[in-house]
Amino acid sequence: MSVSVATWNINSVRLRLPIVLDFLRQYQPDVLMLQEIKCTNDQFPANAFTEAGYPYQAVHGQKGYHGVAIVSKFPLTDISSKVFCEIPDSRHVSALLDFGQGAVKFHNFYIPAGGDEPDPAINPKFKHKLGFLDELKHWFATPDFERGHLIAGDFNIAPHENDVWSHKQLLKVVSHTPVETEALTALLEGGHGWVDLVRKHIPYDQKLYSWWSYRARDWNAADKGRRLDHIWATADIAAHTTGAEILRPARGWSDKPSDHVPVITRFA
DNA sequence: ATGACCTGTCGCACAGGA
Repeated sequence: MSVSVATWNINSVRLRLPIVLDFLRQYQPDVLMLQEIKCTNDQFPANAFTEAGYPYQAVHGQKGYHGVAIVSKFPLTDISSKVFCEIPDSRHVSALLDFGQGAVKFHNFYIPAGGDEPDPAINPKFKHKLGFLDELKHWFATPDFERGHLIAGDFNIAPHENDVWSHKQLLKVVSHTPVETEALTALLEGGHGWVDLVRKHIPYDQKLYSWWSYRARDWNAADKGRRLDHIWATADIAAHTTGAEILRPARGWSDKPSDHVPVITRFA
């Protein structure tokens, strides 16, 4: 049996429903985690996903902004979401997925972007981002996270110098400042430890991006990307991966693409 | 200059994204 898991910041699931359905038809992931669905639970296009073969859904939306969802070919149980920093944005949803050979807890995160100014003293959005990471660090250190978890989503941090187009030019740009990259690396390596499933298969000496700004005249030619979207797992789960892929061509799908592309991992 | 955009909202400008 082989299983694949994908994550994609879709930047409005209603606007981009046609390309999401194209992606599901073409790549057939068993689980897809979406961020920035930008709709309430009632507005989520549940029937379209059911008809596409994804009847099991965990949706945690809100009006206008943010919002996360998991759609799956396999039944989801124990669906819940957690509030971070006492700010009730829809930035997390989790569900237990039983493949018949053991259950895996899936977590879908939309970590705060952090605004423009990388200084928590003057920018409450950046303070929120650092606080969110700090709460994650404590949560992930609890005994439950020793094994059996997979986390994915838009982490809004490109941790390694080859996760951005220019390490030097982005050192003061939110998403690649040392305080952020060090916090994310501490999260990866701290607690019980996580495995970055994409970097397990695509080495750190290769430039790798999952997001390109809408502002560039030609995103492909300029290629000023960042790897903001991630899939991590506990060691017991990570041991079963067979490959990982970032779907760069999706940045050019349709005349209204998301600024993020899908990230996919495959398991034996 | 990264570089001048994209989304949803009780819209006709704004917040939030990154």
